[in-house]
Amino acid sequence: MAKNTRKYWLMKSEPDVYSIDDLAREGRVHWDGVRNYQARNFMRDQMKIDDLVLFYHSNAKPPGIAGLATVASEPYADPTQFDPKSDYHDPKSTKDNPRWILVDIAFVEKLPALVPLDALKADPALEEMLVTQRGSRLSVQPVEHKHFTHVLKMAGAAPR
DNA sequence: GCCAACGTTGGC
DNA sequence: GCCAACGTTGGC
Repeated sequence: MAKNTRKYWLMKSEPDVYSIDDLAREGRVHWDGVRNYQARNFMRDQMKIDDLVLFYHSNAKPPGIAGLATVASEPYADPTQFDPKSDYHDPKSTKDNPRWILVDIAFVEKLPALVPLDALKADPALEEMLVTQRGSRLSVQPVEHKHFTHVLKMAGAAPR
């Protein structure tokens, strides 16, 4: 049997801009606008189709994990970097050597209850989870499997 | 709205 | 290559 190489991630979105409900309605989205090299490298080098994603609401009241998604495409060049009218335009990027990479994300489920950041921080089992670390700004981050399953349990969601 | 944390830019 | 200045993120 093939080894399960699925990875787990957390991706942040401001719900005022794009929420889990938006993803539920649209089903699938180009995760454009990532302009941080570390986040890009995760998408470019490590994400695989069917990896599971914790969909995190940042700058929200309260902030927390709102849903589940999957990686739905191979990584490819973020088209907004070539669009002069886009907020994400990057004049230094070229089509021959695109600087910014994205993947598509597909909706899986909205969690039965949002798991607030407070609760993540208060749980000793998640002490080492990146999102609970002070000053953690990374918008695309890897999640350990044990943390992933623990969060699902906290949310009252079915195990994956 | 504040501000700590942290990433990027650019002068030297 | 250093680092000060500046910009952004994101919790509070």
